[in-house]
Parts: sequence; structure tokens; C-alpha cells
Amino acid sequence: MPDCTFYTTAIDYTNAAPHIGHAYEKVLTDVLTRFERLRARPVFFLTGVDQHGQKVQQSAEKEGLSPQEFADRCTVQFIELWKKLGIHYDGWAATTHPIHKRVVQKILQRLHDEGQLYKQAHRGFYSVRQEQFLTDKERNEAGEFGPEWGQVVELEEENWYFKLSKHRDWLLNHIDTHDRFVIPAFRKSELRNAVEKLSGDLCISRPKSRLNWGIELPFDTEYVTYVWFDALINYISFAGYFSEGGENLPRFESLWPAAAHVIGKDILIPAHGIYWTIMLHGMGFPDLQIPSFLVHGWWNIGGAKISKSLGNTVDPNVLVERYGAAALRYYLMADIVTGKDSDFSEERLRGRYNDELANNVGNLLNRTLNMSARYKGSVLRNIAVDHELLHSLAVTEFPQAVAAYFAAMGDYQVDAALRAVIGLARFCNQVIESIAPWKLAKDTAQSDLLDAVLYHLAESIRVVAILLEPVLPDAARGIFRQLQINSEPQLADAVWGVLLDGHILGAPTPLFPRLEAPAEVG
RNA sequence: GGGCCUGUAGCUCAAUGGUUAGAGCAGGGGACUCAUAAUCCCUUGGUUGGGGGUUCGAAUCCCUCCAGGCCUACCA
Repeated sequence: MPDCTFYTTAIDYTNAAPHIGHAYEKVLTDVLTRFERLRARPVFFLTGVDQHGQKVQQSAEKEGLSPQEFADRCTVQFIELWKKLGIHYDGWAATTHPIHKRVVQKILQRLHDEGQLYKQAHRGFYSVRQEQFLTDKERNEAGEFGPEWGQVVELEEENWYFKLSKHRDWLLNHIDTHDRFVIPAFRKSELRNAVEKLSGDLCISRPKSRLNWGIELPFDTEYVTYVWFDALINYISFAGYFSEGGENLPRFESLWPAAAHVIGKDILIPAHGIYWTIMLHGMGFPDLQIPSFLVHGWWNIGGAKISKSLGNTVDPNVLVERYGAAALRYYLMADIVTGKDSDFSEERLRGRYNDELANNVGNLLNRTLNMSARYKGSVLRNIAVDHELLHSLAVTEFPQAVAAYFAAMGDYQVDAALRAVIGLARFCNQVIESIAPWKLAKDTAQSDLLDAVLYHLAESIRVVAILLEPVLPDAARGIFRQLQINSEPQLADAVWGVLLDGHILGAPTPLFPRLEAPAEVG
């Protein structure tokens, strides 16, 4: 078993600028990773870019660049965005990297040596314009290939194939016997249906005469590797598989199998659920070494899916500039149920941020620190006072919120985890209204109760900060600074009673300034 | 055509076959003054898409129809 939790994301295709869906997947994985770090468990987060393939080659040609130049230029956009969003990854998978090429070629060579690959001629209809073979799927209702394909010729071409179908029954059994193989469960049944229909093998090559932007087959240099076969291997090539040492890669045995490949619903079938899983099995990985998939949904816009042709793409860079990384991260985690689709709305982004972070959490911190400074000189006293509501906060609400948070995070339900945290903060605001510390401050006989209220609030806020850390790492540290806690947030401290008697709180500064709608443009 | 999924308050979502289907936001009314015009309380709002069935009991299980999404295909 691995001793380090390994999360990966899909690697993004360097053919277009990142959109909100790319950002969501990386933030989600970043949050899962930070959660592991927060509880002091070793974790490795791998993400990257998929740079080979026909579309990159074509786009590069259009702009008069080499494929590498084009891919590099696109790659920078992703790296810059991850920096802005605070995505803290441990490994970067770029498929044009020599390490990756070497591993892909070693795998291919071995599969070839073991007789798992074969060469076969394929005769079919080929679109010269689109540079691809057409199947019956591409025929229109009249049974013809439409004008969008340009000149269509019938030709014969030899290619290399991976014996996929002989693993079909194994895969069905694996699906049936491994509950967490695909999360959420309904995606698993979709995959199962697809596998049952599986027939035929996987073409893993492209002749160089058609496409040369790829990894050369080591045993047949007239061909390059099909882009999916190449790309999927990033999950192991950058995790140290077949490492020769000295490459600054992690130790493969400590990572594998991945706790979750975080992917979108569009690439479960067939790419990951069938191709990748069978590739691993073909390479000799036993059942226990087969990774799991966490399949997330899509952000729609106005009910329609994001597409360049509809022109409804949302540039995450614009959102970060407009609202900040924290607001975007929070919204992307809070307003979608992991696995399902959601509708993107800037109004909801502002609404949830203002209500839940600014008005609820931020203001709770602010009013608590203010009252402490005003009434108690910012000195926290841990005094035992018998008070029903405070008792219920410390003994019931607090542990329940922490437990709900853990349960939700364990199921990748970040939205539910956040609800638990916000609920705790909300309860604290209710406690304040109910006890009204400003009234206690006018009566010296109530001094101990006033101290107790402030202590309970500070403790709750401290843990709210810890629990928010995976989603809002900077804000969590901001809360710690205002509370004048010098340690780093960690889940081991998400228990009651850590702040000491006599602890001095800091001065309040609005932590989540309210967001306004951008001014209407023209 | 087939398969999978979804349908719960205006919106986003809860509710493991078990009290009178809940929460947040939005809407309405009020209170408070520590605070980021924040907060708190009360409140409006439901034929759980329709219909039928199983059950002592159904949002939940079964059938059917409707609406939507995704996948896939002339062999279910």
C-alpha cells in the first residue's frame, strides 16, 4: 500500500485558453490535497498539460509556430492561472518532457515484446481536411459525409493496436467488486454499460505521414503514439514509474495507486474508465494497484454547456481580477455538489461570498475582536461559567460541526463540509445576539460570563479558520493573525480549548471586504 | 430506438421506508447596536413533475406517463 495520498487531475490540452471548468477541477484537487496536509498526512498532487496531438500541430501551423512553441505558449497560461488561484501542486506533468517520453516508450516496447500489440491494416473513409478517419457516426441523416469534412477519400492504412478487448471481462469484474472505483456511483453504472458494449481494440499509433507531433514508437519509427495513450501515462511517468533515479521524481511505490484521479465526466468513458484502466492491467498492475476515479460535473452557463462556438466561456483570470482568488475558490467549492453539474453565476458568487464569508464569518471575527478589545483589553480569560447556551456551543454544536466536516471531506463533498463550517459560525452569531455581551459589559457582576462568551467565540472562530483552510488558505492564516495565533493551522487543533488563559487577541481588520457588482460597461 | 441520470419552496440543496418534508439565500415584518448598512427573531412560500400500485406508513420501493440532461446505437 502507498504511504502517501496521491491525487491527480486531468492534464489540460494546450490548444486553447483555460476556462472555468479547468479552474474548478484544479481547485477541487487542491482542496483535497490541502485537507490531507492539514491533517499532517503525506500527499502528492500531480497536474500538468497534454501537449501532443493533431490539434496542437494544426493550431501551431496556423500561427506559423512550431508545435512546441505553440504548446509552451499555451502552457504558460495554465501555469499563470494556477499561480493566481493558489493551486499548490507537487508535480508538473508536461507530456513533451523527456522523462515522460522515455517512460511511454519503455511501456510501449514492453507491451510490444509481450505480444500485447499488433499491426493491422484498416480500410476506411478519410477526411483530408480534418485528417482523421470517419466512422458511420459522422454520416448525416442521408447516410453521407457532410461538407464539413471536405474531401473524403477511401484509403487503407496500417496501424498498431493494443489488445483491449481481451481485458473486458476482467474490467467488468473489477467494476463490480470495487465500490469506490468510480465516484459518484451513478457514473460507475454508466461505465459498466459502456464496458459491456466494448468490442474491438485500441489504435495506439498515427503514421508520421499524417501526424508527427507525438512520441515515436520505439519499435516502428514510421509512427507516433496516439495522443490519449501518451497522455494517460503521465499519471505514472511523473510519479516515478520506471524512474532511473536522479530525476527528482517521487518514489513510485509510495504513491501508487492514486487515491483518486480527479477527472471531468466527459473523459471517464472511454478514456479513463476503459483505456487507462485496461492499459494498467495490461502493464501488469493487479486489482489492488488500480486507482480510483473521482468524476466531477460541469459548470454550465445560463443552462447551456460551455462551448467556444456559443461564445459563453468564462475567463477565470477575469474573475480573479474582479473578485479575488478566495472568492472564486469559495464559490467553486460551495455552489456545486461534487459529481453533479451546476450553473455558473457571478451574482451567486457575490451573494454567497457576501453572505457567508463577509457577513457571517468575517463579521463574526470582527465583532468578537472588537468586543474583546473594548471590554477586556483583548485579554482572553478561560473561566468556567455555568451557562446553557455556551455549554451547548462547546459540547454539542462545535463537535457536531467538526464531525460533519470530516465526514463530508472524506466523501469529497466539499460543499457539505463548508455548510458545516458556516453553520458553526452562524450559531456563534446567534449566541452573541442571545447573550448580548454589550449588556454584560455594563454590569461588573457579569464580568466572568463576558469573559466566557468571548473565549467561546474565539475558540469557535479559531476552528472555523482551521476548517476553512483547504478552501481558503490565505483567509485561514489571516484569521490566525488577527487572533494572534502563531502556529500553522492544523486539523489536530480542531478540538475545544486550545487557546490559553491570558491569550492576547489582535486588532480587527475586515477580512472579507464585501463584493460589489462590477459597473455596467457600455 | 436503447441505456443511465435528474425532477422537493422563487433560487441552491437536505431529508438511511418512520412525528407535522427541512436549511440557506431571495421576499415580508420586527428587534438590537459589539460589528464589514453587518447581526438576530418572527414570517410568507410545497398536490415532493402527473397518475397508479406495494406497505400499518412512500419524497424514498415498483409500474406508467410527462419534462430535462448525458451516453449510445439500426442486433436488449
